Amino acid sequence: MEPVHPEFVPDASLSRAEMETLQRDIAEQAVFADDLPFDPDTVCRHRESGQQQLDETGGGDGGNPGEAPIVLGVDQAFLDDERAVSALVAMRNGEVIERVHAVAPTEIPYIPGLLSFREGGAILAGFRELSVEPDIAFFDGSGRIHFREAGIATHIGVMLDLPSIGVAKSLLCGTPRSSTEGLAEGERVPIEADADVTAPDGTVIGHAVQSRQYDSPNRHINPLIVSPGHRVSAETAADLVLACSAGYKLPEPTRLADQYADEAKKTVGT
DNA sequence: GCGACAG
DNA sequence: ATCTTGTCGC
Repeated sequence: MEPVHPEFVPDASLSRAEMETLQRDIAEQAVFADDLPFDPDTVCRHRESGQQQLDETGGGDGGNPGEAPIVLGVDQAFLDDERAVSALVAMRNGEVIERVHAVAPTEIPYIPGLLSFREGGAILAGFRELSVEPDIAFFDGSGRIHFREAGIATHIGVMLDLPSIGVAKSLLCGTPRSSTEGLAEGERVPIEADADVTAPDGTVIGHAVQSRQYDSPNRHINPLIVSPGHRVSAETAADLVLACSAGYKLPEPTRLADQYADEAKKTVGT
């Protein structure tokens, strides 16, 4: 698929100030409320068994009528300091229906807050290779949990006008409403905007989500940090990540994209 | 100047 | 993200 908003294509040649201005413009266009082309409850409830569900009706307006929604996992790996590989894995009803990958220059180093300008090129190249129409995409990193409410999931989601969610392993900014330690599997803690975020203080910009947890004493797993990218609410984003989890910390689309990115990295060679 | 910071 | 074997604890 191609960008619906070419003016938001991440341009690594912009100055830092211009990048930040672009992010504010993107955040203005972002929709942090549910506007999905499918019913969130129809996304396959994965579950440890790895067993799939039979699809019933599965669709709202717009998307893939009569079938369960297509959930896309997107993740990047690096061949070296100047080339990124983006891997995209599309799933429906818990099964992979397409996998594509693409390589593109990174152009700029990693700078907290500007991740989409480093990895965006590879991601866009990956989307050009994709033939199916995803209903929603999971990105590695933040969405609204970002200084200017425009993390990589929001940036790419708005540019493509594709519902999106950010799935990160650690917190970029914002403040958990309560302790995120000792959560049981399935539990979540709201992450609120603070002085570091453009949203009004106290705005719920995402959640710490315990997608997996050991049942015993010493030894625990840290929660995922989930935030809305575009056209999804913070609550539904967390619901969908849990629905797509299958016994691992990362939701299946993300876990498989992660795995595929490493595989592609070795295949592409140097 | 110091701190803090997705991947 | 990436460099990497064993190892501690489910």
